[in-house]
Amino acid sequence: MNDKENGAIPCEQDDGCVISELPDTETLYDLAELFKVFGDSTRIRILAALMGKEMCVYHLSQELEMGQSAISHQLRVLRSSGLVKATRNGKEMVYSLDDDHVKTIFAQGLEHIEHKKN
Amino acid sequence: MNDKENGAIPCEQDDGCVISELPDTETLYDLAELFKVFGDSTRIRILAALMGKEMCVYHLSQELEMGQSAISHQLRVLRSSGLVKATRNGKEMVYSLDDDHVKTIFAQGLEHIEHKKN
DNA sequence: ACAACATATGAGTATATGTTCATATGTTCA
DNA sequence: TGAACATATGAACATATACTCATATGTTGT
Repeated sequence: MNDKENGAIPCEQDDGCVISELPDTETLYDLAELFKVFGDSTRIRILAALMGKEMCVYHLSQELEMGQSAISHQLRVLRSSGLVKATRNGKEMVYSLDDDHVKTIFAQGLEHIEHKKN
Repeated sequence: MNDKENGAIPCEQDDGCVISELPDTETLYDLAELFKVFGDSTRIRILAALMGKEMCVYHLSQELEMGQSAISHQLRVLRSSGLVKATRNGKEMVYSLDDDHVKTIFAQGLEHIEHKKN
């Protein structure tokens, strides 16, 4: 029972398998890194707020009832992950979603939650 | 500039919007909690391993080259999130994915990463 | 250039979290 | 029942991380 089958891991599911090939370890680390960004309530709330409209830092900190600095710090994380982009409008920095996948990932997460409630 | 528009936040996107209605704050906390589970490399690797086949704890710890205890601890997290289920087979506990959303969320994350590489 | 405003950033701190070690629980077979 | 195996669990420790405070950077209008 000590056979070590490392290396390529074939996906054995034929139908309904969304992933044709299982990702290598390095990619999995990147994936974890990405989901870690989604895994914070402040950042999730920022993303949700930006889902409806683009917003500046000040309005975000108002809507989430948090300090400007905290929001700014988290926006930096979101930005460096490519989930959010910023454009300057005078003194303001206007943030908006930078990837349609954000919405899809969001939706799937919600479906999971709803699914588990029943 | 001190108007506080709390409460329901309508989604203003008409087309291509996967989320018909923006979730309330409580749901957003649940969402963050869910993604937090995905946001760890060990757990992601476990999920990836289970994507091809169901596996027992021992084999998982071999494939990930980690201690049995660490794997077991993380399996508990995955289990309590409803991402993974376990059935007993003799002395072994056999783990498998408990939700198709896992694959979809995975796939979306991968697409985001691929998209950002270009 | 200066004042007022908006955002970004670094240091410090408190908390959360993942791994290890030791041990408990549970199962099989003789 | 007892030994061997497989997994689960609790405590302890080290690391990661989110917020706050103070301050720097950047922009606009006078």
